[in-house]
Order: sequence, then C-alpha cells, then structure tokens
Amino acid sequence: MRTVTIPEAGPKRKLLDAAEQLFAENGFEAVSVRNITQLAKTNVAAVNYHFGSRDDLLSLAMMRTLVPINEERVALLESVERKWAGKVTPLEEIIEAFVRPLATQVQKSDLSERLFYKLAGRIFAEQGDGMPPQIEAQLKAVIDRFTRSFSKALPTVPMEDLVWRIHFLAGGMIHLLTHQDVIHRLSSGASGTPTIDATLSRFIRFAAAGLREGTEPAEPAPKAPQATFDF
Amino acid sequence: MRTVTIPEAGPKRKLLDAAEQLFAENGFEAVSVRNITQLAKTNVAAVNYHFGSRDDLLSLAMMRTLVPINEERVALLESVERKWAGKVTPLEEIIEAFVRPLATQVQKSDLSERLFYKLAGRIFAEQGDGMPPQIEAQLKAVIDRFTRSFSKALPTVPMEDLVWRIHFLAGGMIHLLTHQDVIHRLSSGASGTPTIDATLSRFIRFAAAGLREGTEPAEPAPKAPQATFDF
DNA sequence: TCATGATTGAATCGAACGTTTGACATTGCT
DNA sequence: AGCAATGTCAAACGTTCGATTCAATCATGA
Repeated sequence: MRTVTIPEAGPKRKLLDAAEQLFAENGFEAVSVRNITQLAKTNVAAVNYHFGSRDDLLSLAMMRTLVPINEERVALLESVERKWAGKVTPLEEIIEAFVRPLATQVQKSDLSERLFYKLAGRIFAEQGDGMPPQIEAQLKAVIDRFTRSFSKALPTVPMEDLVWRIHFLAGGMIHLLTHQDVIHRLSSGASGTPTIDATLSRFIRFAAAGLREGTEPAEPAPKAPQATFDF
Repeated sequence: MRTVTIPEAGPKRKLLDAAEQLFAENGFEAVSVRNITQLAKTNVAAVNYHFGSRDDLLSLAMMRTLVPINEERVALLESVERKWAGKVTPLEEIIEAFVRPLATQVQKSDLSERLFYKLAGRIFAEQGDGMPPQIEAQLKAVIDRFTRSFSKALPTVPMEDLVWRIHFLAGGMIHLLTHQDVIHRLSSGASGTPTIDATLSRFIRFAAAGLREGTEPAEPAPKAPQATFDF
C-alpha cells in the first residue's frame, strides 16, 4: 500500500542513491543533475528519462528516507499510547517515539551516520523553502499527530503554548541533526565523541523539561525513570 | 572602532539593502547578482565594482545585521552579570540577553519583522554551509561567551551536557526565527497572532526549563518572577 | 531471427550564472 | 580649461544549469 516504491538495482537505484548523498552533503539548491549523474555513473539524460525532472528525483530521494522515519514514528507512538491506554502517557516516551526512529533508520541506510542525519536534518530544516509539497504534507501530518498526543499528556498546558513548545522541540532536533558534526568540533570541553544514543537521551530530557514547564509534577519523582532509556 | 562601516546612501547602500532582503527571502544560494541589481535598480557590474564579488556583498549584508545583534547580546549579558555580581545569575536573564536583541534590533531595521527574523534565522541556520568564515567566527565567539555564563549559572550541570543543551536552545531559537510565519499558518488552534514578545517569553521559559533539567530548585519558586518580563 | 519497445549516449538547446571589459559620464582639483 | 579619479553603463565573456533530441544499443518475445 506504500506509494513510494524503491527499485532494487540498476540506474534508477544508482541515481536515487547519488541524489540522496549529494543532497545530504550540499542541500537542495546546490545539487545539479550533472553532479548526480556523474556520481551515479550514468548519462545526464537518465535523470529526466527515469524521473521526469531533477526536482522529482530529489523529492523521491527525500521521501525514501522520510517515509520510513515517519511511519515508524507513528507506529511507535501508537504502540506507546496503547501501552498507557487510559493513563497519561509519559512525556519522555512520546518524545522518544519522535526521535528514536532516526536512530533505527540510520542502520538500514547505506549512508554514513553523519550523512544520514544531515539528510534528515535538511529535509526538516529546508521546509517551506521551495521543498516539494509532498514533503511538506508528510511533515505537517506527523507534527499534527504528535501534537494531539502531547496535548493529552499535558492537559494543563494551553494549546497555544503547547504548539510553540513543540516547535521549539522540533527546532532543537533539527539543529542537532544538521550540526552534530559542527557541535562535536566546536565543543572543546566535551570528552570524546558521545554515542548517538547518549545524545538522544540528552535531547529527550531537555525537551521533556521544556514541554513540562510550569506544570506541577504529578508523580513524586519523574527523574529516576528517565535514566533508564535503553538507547 | 567597528570594522563594518555602512554607507549612508547611494548605490552601495541600495545594493546592501537589496542583498539583505533577497537573502532573507530566498537564502544564500538562491540569490543572484542579477536579482540584487534589479531590485537595487543598478547595473549588474555595480556589485563587483563596489564589493569585489557577490559573496563579499552578501557577507557584508549579513554582518550588518549580525554584528549589532551580537554586540547587544554581549553588552546585555555583561550588564546582567554585573547586576548579579557575586550571586548566581538567574538563567532566564541570560537567555533573555541572548534573544532580546533580536526584538530590539528589528526596530532599527528597514526590513519588515517577518523578513528580519527570517534573515537572522538564515544566518544562524546556514552556518557551516558555505557561509563566509567571518560569520562563523562571530557566531562561535558569542556561543562561547554565553556558554561560560550558563556554566556559572548551572554549576551542577556537567559541561558536556550543558554544551548540548545550549545547542538545543540555539536550534529552537533558529527554528522559531525561520518558521514563525509557517507556525502561525499551521497552528490552527492558536488564537490570533501573538506578539513577538509573548513568543520570546514562551521561548525563554521553555529553554530555561530544559537547561535546568535535573537540577534541584535552589530558590523556593522560580515560577512567579518569570512572568514579569517586560517584553 | 527479427521486430519491438526500453534504455543508453553524445550532442545540443536556451537560459541564467558571476564576472570582466571598455566606452562614457561625472566629479573634484590645479 | 585641462586632467585624473571615480562611478556608471551596455555588452559580452566563459561556464553551468535543466532539459531535449535523436541515433545507437540492448533485451525480449513471437
């Protein structure tokens, strides 16, 4: 039932891979058809023959990464909500459902960790900047889905506040994805390279505290369980 | 003693204004010399004659916006630290020193609010993406300065955690700047357009809670004074 | 085996890119 | 007035862009 079908091999697959890699490295505007065909070792005409246009190829390459991430996000969120059916879903688990798919999908990708996260970050960051409309629709749908879930988990936070906080959260995640290598280079105080799991765990704690701001802690100590995330 | 001198009028000023506006609207890669000269109503050669190259013009246009913001940030931070000399500087006031200059400098700009924030957001967001090295240096210096201040205000947070949290904060701010109009359009639940002051206040509360995560509240109630920010 | 449709390769299109040139106009100084 | 410096202008530079053409090539089923 999925609308994005991925060719197993051949020039179509090679072009998608090349487009994906070059977009991750250089961004949407900076990728040219000639860059792509050179890396994919095909003729320039192949792009327009197989995909119709440069933009359609790039859009498909993005969807190939974005769709599995978002599908896993929604699946994870639904499973979490089922688990806590009736009760209030813990904030950390919702945020985890939002960010963990990034860490699992990177494994299935041929891209390096660094490039995969850059790719994902660009897709989110360049939103509304001439991005294909399918991409925008995907992102909006997922944000809406999570907003509803956050809203149930934080019934005392006004909707208007909540919408903004979720965007602060999204911004933090995007910055994390697009600048992780820069941060590593800049943060002279940091000792060695932290694992992505440690970084995501840091992010979840940061975002949960921000989302929760101003609400009274219903449970005695929301601190301890947060440290037990197994990733 | 400032290194960036701004022409009062004439074609140089017109070119800077046009470059600034087009960069804010379309981003670094998408601005062409012909776009700029058309908007500035000058000849194409004027860019290279007055600024040497397209990139130098764009860099100067960015610095013209970025330098006053960062100067005010550091000045504000120093004044806050003087006020609390000896004592622990409240987190909210440090964050305020980081974000408030955006709201004050927008007044001095000829750009609309929407465009000014887009411009500022792009400068921060496209960092490390072929941006001029001066811009990168500016940003790194200010982040370092604020990191030191945050570190003093949050002595119990390990440096490694703190560096990451500050980047989450920065990412949230960048997303806020670049997507404020999108957020307004999308957030169907929000009632009317909030003032930028209300939004910054929301952001400060969110970021402070995130930065503070895991620390024990030393003072009895850090909630009440947060609501009294006069912007 | 041969016809047919799918796929390629080389060449080329018009348009836009950043930059350079040289002629021309303007200004300020002696 | 004469000269030099400065700024402006249309035109063109060479390059690259996405897209297209068309003949050559390939694979496949009749």
